[in-house]
Amino acid sequence: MTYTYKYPRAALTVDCVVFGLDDEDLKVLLIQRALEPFAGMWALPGGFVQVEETLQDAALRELREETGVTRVYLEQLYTFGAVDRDPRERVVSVAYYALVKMSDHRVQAATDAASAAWFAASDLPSLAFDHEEILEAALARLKGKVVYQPIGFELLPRKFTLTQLQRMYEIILERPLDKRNFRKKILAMDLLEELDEVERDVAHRAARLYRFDERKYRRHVKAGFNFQI
Amino acid sequence: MTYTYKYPRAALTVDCVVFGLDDEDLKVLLIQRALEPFAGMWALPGGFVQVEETLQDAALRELREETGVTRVYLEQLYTFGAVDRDPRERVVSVAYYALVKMSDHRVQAATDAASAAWFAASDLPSLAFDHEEILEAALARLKGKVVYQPIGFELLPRKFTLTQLQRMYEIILERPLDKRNFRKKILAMDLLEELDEVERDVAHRAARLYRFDERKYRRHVKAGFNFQI
DNA sequence: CCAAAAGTGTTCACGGTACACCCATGC
DNA sequence: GCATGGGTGTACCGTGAACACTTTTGG
Repeated sequence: MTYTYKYPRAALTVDCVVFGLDDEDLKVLLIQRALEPFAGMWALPGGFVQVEETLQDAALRELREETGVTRVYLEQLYTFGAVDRDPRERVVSVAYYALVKMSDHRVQAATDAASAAWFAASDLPSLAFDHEEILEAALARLKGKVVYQPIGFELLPRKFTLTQLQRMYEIILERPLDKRNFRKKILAMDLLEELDEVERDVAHRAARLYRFDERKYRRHVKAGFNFQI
Repeated sequence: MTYTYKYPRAALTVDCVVFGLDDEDLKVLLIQRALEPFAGMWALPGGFVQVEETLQDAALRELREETGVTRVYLEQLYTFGAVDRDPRERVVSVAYYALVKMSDHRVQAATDAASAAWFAASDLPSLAFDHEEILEAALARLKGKVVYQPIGFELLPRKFTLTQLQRMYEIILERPLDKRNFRKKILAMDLLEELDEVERDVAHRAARLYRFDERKYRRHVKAGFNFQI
């Protein structure tokens, strides 16, 4: 079965920049390509958009198929359309970025990916296609957006300490934050629910755990509140 | 001549939200469709991406062909991929928004547009396809971006008064600004070149003219400066 | 008791905001 | 001379930034 058109058509793909966080680094999930072109090279997970699925659905499907990642925050980033970005033929790619709670996910390679692995965003291998450019754009977007939208919580476990929260911002923004000022500010926003629970298994005083309260946030937004780190 | 593929492919288009400004309103440039579907309806200028041109080139070409608009600030907005957004078949559209100096341009309808005209952004006709959604997104982007990037100058003539500049922000942001504070702030940024020239043909004291100094702006950015209204 | 991180307040400087009158010009 | 917008300064307040010590806990 084939499909015929009057004019030539570009192929359409999605690519996903998946961010995760551990104690030291912002991480990016890459797959090792099993097929040509660029077989053996690291690349962003992604693939062809089917003709009866939305772009976002395609991105979620590819993530699931290639890495096993499912519950994520997903946002469209930019569409890359350089004429020669794919050596085979004209391919336009709609890039997304995703934020995942790394602690929740064990990634698994699948289908057309030889393997999937996390890399520190500050120490990446060279990538197939124009994926380095896409990654740059995703990093810039994340850095820009994390300070005025409460998306950073998507990278943390549901229950977290204020130190973990501060560390997340320090890692993403690549600058130190003042502990007392940070706590004052974040608590003054009244977005966190203080839990009756503390860290476990630490070799020092255990820190209080908090949870981001989405409903509170939405109520404050309606009242004109603006999140700001 | 036809083109045949193994899997069905979505068609790829670009659509442009073109913003202009006059004394009272933010304007949007629309075309009246000459062809089905939605013949006779108002729509965003746009059309199919050719297989050997970039997305931005396609946007510029369609703008030129359909409206005669040429020198513009153009930025990619978002890619719209709902499965049924075009009644004919699957069409994915990469939306751009443009800022033009309305005083410089006389728009002209052309090719497959029956006519082209400016509409106040606050009083638009209903639009073909999902173009109302695209326009919403463009307005939101413009409002969000104009306060932290000096893109508003693209809507004004090269030489402008501080009152015109303030008015532009008031119109886009839909809120009044304090005259003295606005002037203090904008002049303190040291981005404007004060010209030895004043308004002409006004029935009152003529205002000083200024010009945005792009080179100064770039130098300040390198030194860590952040534009902010 | 020692190591490690949790937790907590105050002071100061700066920038944002509010606000009203005189001036220049064209008709 | 009058109508119209051009142009200017000051006082107050709130927010951001700098900064160090005590407490708790596990080993």
